[in-house]
Amino acid sequence: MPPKKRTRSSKSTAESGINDASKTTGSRRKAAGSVKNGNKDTADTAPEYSHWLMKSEPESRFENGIDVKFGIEDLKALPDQTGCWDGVRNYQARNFMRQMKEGHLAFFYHSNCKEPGVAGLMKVDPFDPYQDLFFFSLPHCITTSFKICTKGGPLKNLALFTRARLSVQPLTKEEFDYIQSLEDKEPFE
DNA sequence: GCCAACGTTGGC
DNA sequence: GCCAACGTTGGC
Repeated sequence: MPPKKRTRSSKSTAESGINDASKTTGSRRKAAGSVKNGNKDTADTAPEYSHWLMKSEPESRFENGIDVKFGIEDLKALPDQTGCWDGVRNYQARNFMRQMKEGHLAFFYHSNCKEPGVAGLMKVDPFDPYQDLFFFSLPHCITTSFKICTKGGPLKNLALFTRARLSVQPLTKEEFDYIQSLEDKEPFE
């Protein structure tokens, strides 16, 4: 689920996908915290991540009459190249977002599009208490987006492949470094 | 735009 | 707690 286009200056909390997951998808859905097994990975037991991969859709797609398009160019176009990341409904993805801290790095991943792949690198900005959301800024736009290889190698455990539908996922430092090293290389299979 | 794979819901 | 039905994702 991609973020909506919202700037830092907006104070609206009405659309927060993080807080209002039950609202955005109708009354049948329970709040995230009450989903069974939702708290399996508690802060006590789970490893602490500081690198992330965030999926978003760069091409227009309409969901209930709303265009969910939010590609890296859309983030670039916002004031200070900074925007919040809402619209995340999956409880596991939201739990990962809650583990994020200012200064963490996150790949901007283009999904459900012609050329899926890493399109840029974001920095996690301070949490906004007005919106109960983290913001993301774009310090580094990768020149050519690239695909992440799935076949074995250092990235074989990526949630991108093992849990394909998770829109916010953690990376180990090793995975992060490896993905970053791919930027300079040619596309590969 | 299709549709297989996956995640969630809720009745039992 | 199981699992069928349903909704969503995402590569093609």
